[in-house]
Amino acid sequence: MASNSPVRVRFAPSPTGHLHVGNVRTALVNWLVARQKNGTMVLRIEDTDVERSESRYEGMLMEDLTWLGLDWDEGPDKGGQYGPYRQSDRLDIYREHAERLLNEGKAYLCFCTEEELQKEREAALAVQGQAIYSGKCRKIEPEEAKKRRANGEAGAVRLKIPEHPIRFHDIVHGDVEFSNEVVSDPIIMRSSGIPVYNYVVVIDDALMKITHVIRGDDHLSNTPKQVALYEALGWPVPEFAHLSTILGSDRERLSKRHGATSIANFREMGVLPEALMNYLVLLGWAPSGGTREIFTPKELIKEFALKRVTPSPAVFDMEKLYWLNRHYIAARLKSDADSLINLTAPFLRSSGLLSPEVADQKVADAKLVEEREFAKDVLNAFVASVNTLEELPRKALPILHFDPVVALANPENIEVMQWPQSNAVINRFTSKILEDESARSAQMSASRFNDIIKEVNAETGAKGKELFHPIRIVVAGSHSGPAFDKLVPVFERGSRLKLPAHVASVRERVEAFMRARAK
RNA sequence: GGCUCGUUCGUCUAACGGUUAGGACACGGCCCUCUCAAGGCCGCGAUACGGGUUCGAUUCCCGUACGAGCUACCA
Repeated sequence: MASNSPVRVRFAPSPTGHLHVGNVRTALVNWLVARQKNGTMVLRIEDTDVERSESRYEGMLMEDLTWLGLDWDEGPDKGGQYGPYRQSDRLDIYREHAERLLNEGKAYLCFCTEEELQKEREAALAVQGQAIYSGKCRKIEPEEAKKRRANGEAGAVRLKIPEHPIRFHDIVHGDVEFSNEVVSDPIIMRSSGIPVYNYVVVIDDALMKITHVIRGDDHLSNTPKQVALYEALGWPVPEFAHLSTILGSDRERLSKRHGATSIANFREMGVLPEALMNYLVLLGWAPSGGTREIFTPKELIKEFALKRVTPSPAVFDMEKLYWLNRHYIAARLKSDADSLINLTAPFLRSSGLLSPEVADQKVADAKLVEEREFAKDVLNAFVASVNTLEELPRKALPILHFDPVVALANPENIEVMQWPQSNAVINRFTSKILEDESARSAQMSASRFNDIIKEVNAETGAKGKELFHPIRIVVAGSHSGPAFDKLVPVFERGSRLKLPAHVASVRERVEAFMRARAK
């Protein structure tokens, strides 16, 4: 393969549903190679399996790719000079090349019936332990075969496998060799006239001038047939790279029963695309040195090396994905809070912590601007304890919407309330809040709140947890949770907003607590 | 059954044939801290097994075991 010709890679999914992590990793690796080498990424839709393919899935799959941050240069939606990019639109091309192989004597017509083949297979299996086709129809004279076909006899087209071992180079596996003894003449066109997968990939990859075929290693065993096809067609054989399988924690091929496996699942959970991309690339690849783990997409394009991809299968580890996701959530909050708020909004909205009308886009409406600020406050207070954005309401709600009656009945809290200074602390604290002017209008600042705590400390002598825990129970219903300077803005802004699920202000919390205690 | 591929801490992985076998997640401990997280520091923990080749194998070769894929007129 000429190494200085421009790199062209392709991702060729079947439109049968949302993209799966395994497929997406293949797409990602192709994309990284394309972008790194300044090459071309082709998206081809393998929809010859009409039973399972649906055109609506095609859109879903493109959405999934786009969400992850991948793009392509040629494809059904973009066009390109090597189209069409849907296999269902290329049937004539496949037929044409099959005829050519027939005419050149590289392929032959096979009139064996299913039953005959079945019987033969069993016999061959019994004798030599291998189910290979006898090559019986190879002996039929081409002229006669054509005549039989013209007379309406249905025949499949078989490729002649050469009499020498088939070797090819694989970038991740090295040199691979298959004895020709074990690959029997494969059918490339069914008697129905529908081409077979192993044939169409070759035609498409060759005609689309694909230089590097990067795909899952479930195709490794099919590769010798394909190499034979390239040779029969007289076309250059591309570079191959077969990526290992992704397994579940039980070391079985990752599937739906392992939980979240489709891109849509991760998106719905609130996993950030950059986290998933980073995680996926780490499955089977590490940079030289092996100590760096965090890579932005840009860095990946620069650093990634196909040669360094491991051939062994990798177990998918959700915990590590969570770790990366936590990292990227925190990073986005710092660098691009706006976009993080957009991603978080749906989760808060579904728990009533944002109004339904809060759009993801920039809004001029003052109320909506405030709501976005509120979302940011919530993020600030709770990101540290969250693996995914989906968990945010689950973590925040127990504090934002606690019931003081329940809180007072909690054994752990009862214990805190029995500490010698708790009563004094609570009495001083609650009366100070009730007297405070800013608290009356839910405008209390975090620093004012902290000042009050200092005053309580000065007046009661309580400090540390004797001081903080009782106050926590009053305003948050629990002796643990985020720092007050992060919590107070959430309470105050939240209460001013009149959200579907009302968030009580500091003052409202104190009042509710006193009512509950009075009972 | 046959063929092909694969095998380093629980998991992801690093290591020109010479390292106290490194890093990360998870786990445990300590620090920070009003608490829970986060963060920082420390720790636990691996070359599947058996033979070669070599002065010296995680690394090269051969077997065994285990796992996976393919073995279709499926993709």
